[in-house]
Amino acid sequence: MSLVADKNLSRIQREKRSKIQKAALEVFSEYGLRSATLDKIAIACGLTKPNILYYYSSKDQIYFEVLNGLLDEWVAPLHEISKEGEPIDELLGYMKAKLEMSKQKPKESKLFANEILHGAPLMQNILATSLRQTLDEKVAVIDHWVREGKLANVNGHHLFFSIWAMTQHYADFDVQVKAILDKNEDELFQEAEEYLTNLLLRMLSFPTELPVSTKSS
Amino acid sequence: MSLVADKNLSRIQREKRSKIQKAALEVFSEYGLRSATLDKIAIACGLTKPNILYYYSSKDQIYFEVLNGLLDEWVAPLHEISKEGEPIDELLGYMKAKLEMSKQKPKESKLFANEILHGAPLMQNILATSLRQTLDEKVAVIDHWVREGKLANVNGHHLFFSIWAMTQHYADFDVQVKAILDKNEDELFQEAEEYLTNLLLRMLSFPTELPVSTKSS
DNA sequence: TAAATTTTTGACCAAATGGACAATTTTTCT
DNA sequence: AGAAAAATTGTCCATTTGGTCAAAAATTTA
Repeated sequence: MSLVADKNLSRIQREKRSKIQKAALEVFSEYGLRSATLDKIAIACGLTKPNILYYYSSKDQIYFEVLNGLLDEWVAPLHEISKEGEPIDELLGYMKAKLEMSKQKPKESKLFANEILHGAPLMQNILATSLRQTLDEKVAVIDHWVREGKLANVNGHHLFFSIWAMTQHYADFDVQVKAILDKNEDELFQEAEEYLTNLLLRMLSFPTELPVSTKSS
Repeated sequence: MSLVADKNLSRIQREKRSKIQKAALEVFSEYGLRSATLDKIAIACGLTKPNILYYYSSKDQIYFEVLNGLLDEWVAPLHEISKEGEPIDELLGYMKAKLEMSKQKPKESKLFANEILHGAPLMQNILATSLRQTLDEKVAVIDHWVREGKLANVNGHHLFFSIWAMTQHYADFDVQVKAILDKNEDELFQEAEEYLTNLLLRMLSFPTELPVSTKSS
């Protein structure tokens, strides 16, 4: 496969390809695969359309490369969850990492969201194999923690679904969130983190271990 | 406005418009506004393209009508939350209603998700006015419940965000969910309801009121 | 520096698609 | 039934857009 062969590429090739991918991420995340046009990408990266096609054989190619180039980065936080760590810390850490990604990389989040929303034609395979396997491993860790009494009984798969959903919501549906809340981004994500931390703490702790619930001011 | 004037329409007009809207929902939810074509809609409803344009002046028109036609229905469960009810029951009921909508109306969910994901060009206004106002009212109710000590202290806005995110996730990202879990739809939503019920109970109750946490089997 | 190689671009093409429109068919009304 | 109105369709058009290609420009190599 030459897809990841960044070797044997001249400086100029690496630069241009990188430029194109950056621009493509902008355009694809805003418009989706179909509505994005090569002209838009061309303008966004300051190249001409045929020039782009000199580096990538087709629009679909570019889309595929962008998506794949981001995949590993996207799943990375999942690997950080360590069986050896303190269960609640590990899961809180995971949530915070995902939330931070929503804040720092909303375009990437939207790109994935759009892909999955429309049936994930290019990722279904990876979802059902690689992601699934990784997730199953982590769910096994959670089950283990639960069995050891270190964690309240919780459905691991749905726990991950809910963490994904809640954290990505702030990126994917930012328009809605911002239409409802006037906060600036820092405030917003600060609030979100507090809310989600509290949520996970309550979800994962045994009631007796919970800090006394905050009385309203 | 003639948009909602279902009056003065002949039987044939009502039927055809309804057919078109149904087909349009299918196609738009699968492809999004731009990738959906009039030809696809035409095939899906068994009419010819010019015939469709006899009933709606443009593709955008159809999209707008479909989206608007669903809006009220989509927000409806929010109005059901009653200040007079038992706080936790009310919020659990809301979550269940939203989850049921994800199960019964995944296409509608995807249509909205796609719209918001791409900046909600047609809804931003409604989001920032109508939805925001309704939501603020309900958040006020929650604040009231919290003040009265009927509910654990919780950020109302983020509570709604998280309910939306978690319930809609099962519709919008169904491809991913199904790639990871083999359950059939009934099982899946049953699990989801149990998980989310537990989550909300823990989130909204005072620790001392929580049922003793289920020990693992 | 001259040849070879790589990169860039202007011009062009074919397919897809939203939409117009006049003619035809069907339905409704008198 | 016959006229009027409504509904339907075949044909056509203009624009958009992904992609081609040969020629030109720039870069690298010998």
